[in-house]
Amino acid sequence: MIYTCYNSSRERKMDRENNHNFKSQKEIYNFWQKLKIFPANSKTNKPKYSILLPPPNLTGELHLGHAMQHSILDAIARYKRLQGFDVLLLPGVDHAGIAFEETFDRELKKQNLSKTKLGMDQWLKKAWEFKDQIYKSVSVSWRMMGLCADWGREVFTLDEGPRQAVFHAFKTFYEDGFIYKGPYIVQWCPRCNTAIEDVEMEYEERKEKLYYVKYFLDQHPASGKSGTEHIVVATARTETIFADVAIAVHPASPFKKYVGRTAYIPVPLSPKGRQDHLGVIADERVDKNFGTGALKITPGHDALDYKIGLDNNLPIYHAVDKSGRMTELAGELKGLKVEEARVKAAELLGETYIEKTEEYIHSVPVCERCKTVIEPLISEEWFVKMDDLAKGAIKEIKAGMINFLPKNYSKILVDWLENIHDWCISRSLWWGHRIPVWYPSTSLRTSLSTRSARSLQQSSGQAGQVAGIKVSMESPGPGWIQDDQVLDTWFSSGLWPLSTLGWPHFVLQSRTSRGKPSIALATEGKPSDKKPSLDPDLEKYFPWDFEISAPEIKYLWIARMIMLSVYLTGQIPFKTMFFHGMLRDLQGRKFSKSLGNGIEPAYLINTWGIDATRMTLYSYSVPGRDGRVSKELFDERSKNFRNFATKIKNIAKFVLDLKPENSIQKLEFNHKDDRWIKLQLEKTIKKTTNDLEQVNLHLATEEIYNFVWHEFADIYIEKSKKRRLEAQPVLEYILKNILILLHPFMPFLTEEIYQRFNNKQKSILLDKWPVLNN
RNA sequence: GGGCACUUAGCUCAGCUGGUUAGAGCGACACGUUUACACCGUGUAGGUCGGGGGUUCGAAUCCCUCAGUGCCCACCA
Repeated sequence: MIYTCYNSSRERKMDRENNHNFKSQKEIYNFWQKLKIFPANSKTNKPKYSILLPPPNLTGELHLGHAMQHSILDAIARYKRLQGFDVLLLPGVDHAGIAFEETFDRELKKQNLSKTKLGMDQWLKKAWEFKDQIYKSVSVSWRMMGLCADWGREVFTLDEGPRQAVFHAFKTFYEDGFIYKGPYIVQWCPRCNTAIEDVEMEYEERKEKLYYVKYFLDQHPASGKSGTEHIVVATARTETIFADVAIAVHPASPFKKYVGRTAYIPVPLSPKGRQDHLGVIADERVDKNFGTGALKITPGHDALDYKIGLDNNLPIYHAVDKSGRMTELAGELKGLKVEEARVKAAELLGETYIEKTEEYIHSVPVCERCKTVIEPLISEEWFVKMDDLAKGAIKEIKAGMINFLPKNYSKILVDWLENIHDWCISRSLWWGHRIPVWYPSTSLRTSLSTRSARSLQQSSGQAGQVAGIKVSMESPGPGWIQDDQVLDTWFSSGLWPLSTLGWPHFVLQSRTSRGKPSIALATEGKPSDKKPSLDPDLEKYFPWDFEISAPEIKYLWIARMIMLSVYLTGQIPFKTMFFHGMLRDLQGRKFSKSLGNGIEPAYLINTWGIDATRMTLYSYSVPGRDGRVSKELFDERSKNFRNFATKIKNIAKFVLDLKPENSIQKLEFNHKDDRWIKLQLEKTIKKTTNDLEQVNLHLATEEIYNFVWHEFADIYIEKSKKRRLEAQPVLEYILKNILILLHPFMPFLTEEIYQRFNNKQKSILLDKWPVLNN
């Protein structure tokens, strides 16, 4: 029971009106569901319009960005339905590998549980339960937003359909020689305990110390008679000195004269570890302006060093392991964390070896998810060669096959594609698509050692098929062991436009099987031809007409979808690609849980109603432009649109409820006011339609708002009071058109009022978008 | 270092394929309870459209330049 305190009888009246005379949103949503107007119908001869919902990550409730994205998609879908298209708005969710594990592990910690305590089987069981729990809240939010999606075709990225698609794509790339496995330098997150990609990192400015370390030549420090000749190297990472394998100097550096001589590692090494002498080499890739123009080469912990090491056939050592702690190589520092070891190593060096120390501000790469400092190291991972895939995508984009909104994203994507690196697709996680590769023995599965980079490159670095392994969804037989890594989430997300339509050869399952990976329908995965088709029933929806995304995942997701689709099907995945802006706080920061600056969509919906909240979101949906918002600003705007909703209710009350008796008149536009409002309506229809076609929803909503409030209500209705009986048909005509124009944006309110026009229980969604004859 | 945006009323932002007195919401101020609506109406104040230069009959809109802000990419020993 809720007790409300009213300040006046008027407020009480208002409240009654809002809560009782108007149907609940749930009632209206169920009405739509009952009429079955959301599902697409591939059998009709209507033209199709397909919209793909970007699957939200299953990491928690939907945030404001999702709300905006989904409101935009829903408006487009409803608009196209009104225009008579057979609309497919396909929803789904993403398993979001790293992000999900991060969230789930935090949840487990609360219960004093962990991956190691549970073991893989138990962990996965609980993970699926957790997934269901999150999914429920997402599912409720979608309906609360009014999303008119085809729920019967909903897909989860770990469903059987995507599983088939992932396998087929992997197999195709493998057979075409694009997939290779090998130990390479990768960006490693010690906290997530997996390799990640460059695009999954961000940089943080840090103030650290830059040490100028002396590497003495020829004279072994242990002999006690260190000479004076030395090379000074500036480094911020003293702890990696244990894994140094050479000193490289720029050819123009004063240290050039020492090339060919031998330097010594200036810290005590573990006795059984490794040799302590270093070659001095020349290399142009060393920045002669940084520090002293000399660089210590640590191929195990730096990408540039790795390349230089490769070219000079240098060995690789690891001073830091995958958990971010020092290895045996570091002797007494073994087991220390990197930051501690850095200080300790500097102490070990002491004044003898440190010439000077400088304060130094630089950007440190951190994991986008958990903000842990990234440790570049060598790990055995799977990669996809990207050159050919990128070329295909570039060709389509340059030919203008995809309509990017705003259009400059076309160039941004091409620039990235033209400088693409190979894609590390393996992740050391449990939540995801297991890599469909099988080994006859465990020894083949793990083969990393401290062999030289070159020999590694030669043994397993070639793209193409590796002897002895099998690519298969299911075990090839007893004794075979599956690769223990999973695929990068974006590998399955990249296939989203295909897997959602049943590619490669697979009829989509009904929702009942959602949530559990089924095995029954798995085939050997051997399609007859190279370019397998989509589900014949659903094929007509491909390519998708409309896709939407936040700009921040343009490379991770959008570029991948284009590359994979073009290569695997020969077609672009979508015709229009819309990038909305990012909602930020007043300081321009992204919304995030850790900053606590988020605004809950549920709060806005509860306070101002879904229709008003949607209108507010449209006002911020300027293509590609960020919006700065705060709770106060959002409230302010939403309040305005809530008032707008009330205004429309009152207009409806005036036009329909207070209809004069004997008002059955013919619709005629004889009076000059009638002709004027008709003209204004036509202008509004024209502009709104145009704005919708350009996906300028902020303009479309503003256009209707002005017409409704400042032309229809303020002017026409006021004037009509003098000639009410005569004007009644025009009032009704204008109102009905307003409802249709507004329906894509304020679906609940417009449906509710529309119902009062007739008793036939026809949904407004089945009406027609107004078309101008001239 | 490379690229892309943005800078318009007190605040948040539209408008920008050049063309009537530059708009909205909120905020401020003054009136008003005239039965659709006070979650309202009527009206007022508030802008040399970041600075400078140019093209043009005409520039918030196109070009150049300077300054500031933000974002993306690369690098960061």
